[in-house]
Amino acid sequence: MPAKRRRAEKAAPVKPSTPALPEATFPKPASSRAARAAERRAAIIEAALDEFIARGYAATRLDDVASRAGVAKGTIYLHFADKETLFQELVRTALVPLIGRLAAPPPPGGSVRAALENFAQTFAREVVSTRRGDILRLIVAEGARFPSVADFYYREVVSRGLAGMRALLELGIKSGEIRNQGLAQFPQIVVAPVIVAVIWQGLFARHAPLDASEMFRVHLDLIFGERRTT
Amino acid sequence: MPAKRRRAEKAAPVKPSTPALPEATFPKPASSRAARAAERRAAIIEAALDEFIARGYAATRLDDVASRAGVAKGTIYLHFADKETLFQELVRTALVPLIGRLAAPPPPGGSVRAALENFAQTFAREVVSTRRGDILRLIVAEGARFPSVADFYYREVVSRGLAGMRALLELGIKSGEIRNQGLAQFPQIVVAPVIVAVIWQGLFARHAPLDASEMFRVHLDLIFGERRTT
DNA sequence: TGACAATGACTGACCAGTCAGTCATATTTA
DNA sequence: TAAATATGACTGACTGGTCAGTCATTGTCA
Repeated sequence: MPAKRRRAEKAAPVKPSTPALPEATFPKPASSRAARAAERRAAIIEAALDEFIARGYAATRLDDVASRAGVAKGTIYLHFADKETLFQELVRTALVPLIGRLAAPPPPGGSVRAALENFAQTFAREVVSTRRGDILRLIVAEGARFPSVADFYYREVVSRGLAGMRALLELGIKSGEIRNQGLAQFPQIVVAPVIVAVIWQGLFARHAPLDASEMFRVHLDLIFGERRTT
Repeated sequence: MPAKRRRAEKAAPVKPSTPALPEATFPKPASSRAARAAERRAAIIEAALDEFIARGYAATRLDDVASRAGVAKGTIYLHFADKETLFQELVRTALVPLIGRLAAPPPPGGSVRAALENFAQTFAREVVSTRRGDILRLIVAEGARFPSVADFYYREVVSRGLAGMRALLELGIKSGEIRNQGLAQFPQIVVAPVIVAVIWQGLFARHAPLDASEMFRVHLDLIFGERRTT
């Protein structure tokens, strides 16, 4: 028996997320060189993200990334020093929009519960079961092996997000909306069901679908006291 | 620049968990052949677990597993069909003791809170920051790529654990200890901080140590109402 | 036309899986 | 019981496919 292929699916298609960029059809009118270079870089990152999510870091082949991005392998090396750098920059890039949001919305004046409810539903809609959830899973899966990625994620996302959450919780405690004094010390508790929902989606959704939105609601009931009709 | 080594650490030591089995020094008096074979199989699984935890599935070399187990590579193939089978059987083996525990302790008669407190502290002590936590992280990291592993874990651990937790919660609701009716529908909420603690330990412990035990306590206060001195 | 971007064939390290041969142990025979 | 023979667990050098990274060549702008 000849050597078996090295991974379960040799090159299973991997759902394409972006339909190969419409303008890839006639690449001429794309503005300047610099602009086209940026486009290619973006295409590579996009393709690499899909592959890394589907196969994990070690099992991802740059040949596949290249062909998915519609680019030759050498081109990848014009934009990134090596596979590891590509991975790191990709995570950074993927997190930038998320980081923007984190600093943004302090409670506008409404109740803390309303703010958290908004937060939870936004998560249920835009993270669990979406590309953003995939990215989170990717970081959880590979973070331990890429300290720089874990560092970055902690610094730019986790610590900021938790700080914001803590501020919100302290507000709720001060105003009397939240009973439990200790909660401000562990904002992780508030976020935990979100993390679990994301992981569940990745591992067990096929066995037992989880209504994340409803779970978040129950959890908020736990934090703020009895149910109320939203 | 010559080809870079394929992974960050070529063969970084990886802390040995078992001190190379004392009897490996003079292998003679080991009982029967069958017994020695079983020992070797166990040694391979042990070594493979360490390597898979440290490097992930794809980046683990069976050569390393073999030398860590004190065995030739071919020997691995006498016990396991291939790398993937080794991985799957290893996860199964690692989970067996955990599965045993799950069925075991229904509330003896004490309060539901006491049962959950016991559960939480047991977890804080024996899972977060231990080999068991590593295994959980391994499953989270690789599960998506190994449906059979995710299936097994769901069937044998998750669904049973959650069922037990649900029963406990229903007991608490019936007795009045737990206010929130919806909790029984989402036992995941109760377990969520445990999962988060395990992941945190793997990714961020060096940046910001997390007092899992205390976090669990706060969370239980949330579920049962105000604090009480344990 | 000159400079820069892109290509993809190529290299060499790497590693899963194989297999002919060894030897400790078990079994049979004298 | 002791020698002779059979067994099969174990070994590790080897094979062949794989893939990160390179670079001479080709294409394309300004």
